[in-house]
Amino acid sequence: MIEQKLHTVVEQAIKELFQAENQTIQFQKTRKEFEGDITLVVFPLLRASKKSPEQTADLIGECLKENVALVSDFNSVKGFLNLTIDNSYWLSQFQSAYEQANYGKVNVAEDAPTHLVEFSSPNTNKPLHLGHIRNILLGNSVAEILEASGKNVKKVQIINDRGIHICKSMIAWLEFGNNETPESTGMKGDHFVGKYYVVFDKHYRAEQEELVGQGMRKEDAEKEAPLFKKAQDLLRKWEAKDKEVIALWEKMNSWVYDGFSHTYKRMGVEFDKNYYESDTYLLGKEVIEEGLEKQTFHKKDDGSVWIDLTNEGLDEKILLRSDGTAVYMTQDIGTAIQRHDDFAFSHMVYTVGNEQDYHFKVLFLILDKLGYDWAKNCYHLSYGMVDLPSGKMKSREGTVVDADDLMKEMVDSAKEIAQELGKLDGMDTEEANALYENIGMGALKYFMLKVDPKKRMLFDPQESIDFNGNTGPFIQYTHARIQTILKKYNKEALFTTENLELLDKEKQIIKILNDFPVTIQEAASSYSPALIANYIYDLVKEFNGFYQNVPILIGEDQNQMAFRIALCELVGRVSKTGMKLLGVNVPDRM
RNA sequence: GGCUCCGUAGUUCAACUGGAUAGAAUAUCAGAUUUCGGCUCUGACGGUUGGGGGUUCGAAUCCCUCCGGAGUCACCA
Repeated sequence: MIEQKLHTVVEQAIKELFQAENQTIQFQKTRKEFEGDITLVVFPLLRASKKSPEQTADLIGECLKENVALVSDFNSVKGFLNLTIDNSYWLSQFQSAYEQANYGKVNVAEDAPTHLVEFSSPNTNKPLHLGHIRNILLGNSVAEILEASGKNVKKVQIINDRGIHICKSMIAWLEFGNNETPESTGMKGDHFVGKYYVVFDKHYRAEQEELVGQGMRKEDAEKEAPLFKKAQDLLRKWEAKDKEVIALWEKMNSWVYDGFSHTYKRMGVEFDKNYYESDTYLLGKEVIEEGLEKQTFHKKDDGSVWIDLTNEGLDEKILLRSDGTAVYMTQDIGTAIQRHDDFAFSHMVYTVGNEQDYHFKVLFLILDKLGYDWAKNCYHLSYGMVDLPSGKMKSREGTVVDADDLMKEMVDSAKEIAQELGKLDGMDTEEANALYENIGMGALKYFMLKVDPKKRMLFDPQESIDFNGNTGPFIQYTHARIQTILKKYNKEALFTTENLELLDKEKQIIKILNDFPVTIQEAASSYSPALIANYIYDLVKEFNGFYQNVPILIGEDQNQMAFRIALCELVGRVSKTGMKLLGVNVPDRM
């Protein structure tokens, strides 16, 4: 807002002073150690001004101070023109923000474009793990942020419910399961099925070793092991729609979904639509025909279909096997088109790990070549692996951290810490448990989301739940303290900005509050919850400095007190909406 | 080997996408409360931004090169 205003004013000033137009006018926030609020970088203007940086800055500054009421002062340091914006501006900004119920968010209009966000997309043969947690939290948060930025958002996932992996669990259950069920064992459904996947692996490897012991080559043993053949046989029967096999498949998948739904619920995640690979794995074949007609694709002698991307610096990619069956890419093309038919989206986001960077590059390129204009609006929200202090997760070494276990661990330690601090006297058990849940999950979510999605990260459970530092609980605590102040004041904060003295700390807070709407938009356009997380942290950190040094509920001046209360309230509200965008609840008491 | 991504205080992360003396947290040390939750706040210490070269008024950011790490290159998903 103010930058736009200043932009035109500076443009005029340059025209008058140096008779130049179309100059690059670059603003940035004034760094803390300098006097001022907004800074104009004058280096790009030197060619036009034909003067030294200092002279150029001074000339423009003088001109602005004289002609623009909002610019109350200026100073220049080595080519940086620091402008001080009048307090009345900041106060009016604050007041209008304070009066908005959903400050920072943009309401979703009827005709707002639809953004599809895909995330989670699990396999149904094992429970979710730490990697899924990052995926789910990211996807869900990006969806929330997009919505807050005014987009119509639909959350979807594709469930990988068919294929050799689930057949392995099935065969293991048939052979070694003795008809036990999640109910009979008291196990969570996804863990139950995952157990049989491990059982399969164990016996399968034993069989391989035996065959190798009999003198078979290792590669052959992998294919010849009876269990493996049985699993393959099951897959063939599934594809032939064998009734018994389908029934078993449905039963085991339903156990898994049961388990997943608990995990999702605890994470606070829901989907608008689930896609199932068993429905979509044949999609995309017709499109291949189209592509062949358009000569986007070509057929080799053996009947397989390929696309040549060497002109784009990529390689050749197969789209249909010689036996006419589809590959992963084919499916993804078909599913994307299906989704566009379903939702008529303008944008689509795929939350998938960065090991598939190449795959999505190719997918989007193919969709573009096939002439789908929405292809350029598809985005691969690519994220890095999550490491642990103990090292890398490896399924083979059994160091995979289970999602449910981790969440429980987080909530348990939240409970432990909270009880140790003993500030919850008089809180009933139900409320206390809800609180531990919010703290534990908040710690986990905040820590995972504060890191740039693209980067590989290290998750340290201990550090994440620390009540100090850049953590979820620290922000929650600040919010809770604000609520007690508001409760003590216990009336509407009515204030006027006239003759209101504004402390430097207060102005700093207002400036940060003022950035909230922009930050949401930036987070949306760059698909980065980390921007929101770091923003909230900056805000509460600044607020804590104010809280520590400025008495809020003490003083003669009622108007000033009301203003400070209002300031507290808005900081509370902004941190609450901001944390909500990360999927984190902030309690009123902790 | 080809391609892609990454390398920033001891450690975990920032840096408004090319701008000022590279910032926080943590750890360590030293301080602060007649106050609204000390689960707080204020300092100090800590850096040749992996090395070298280049472009630019200006580089953690762009280009080249080397070193180190990760991913990916299946008629797997």
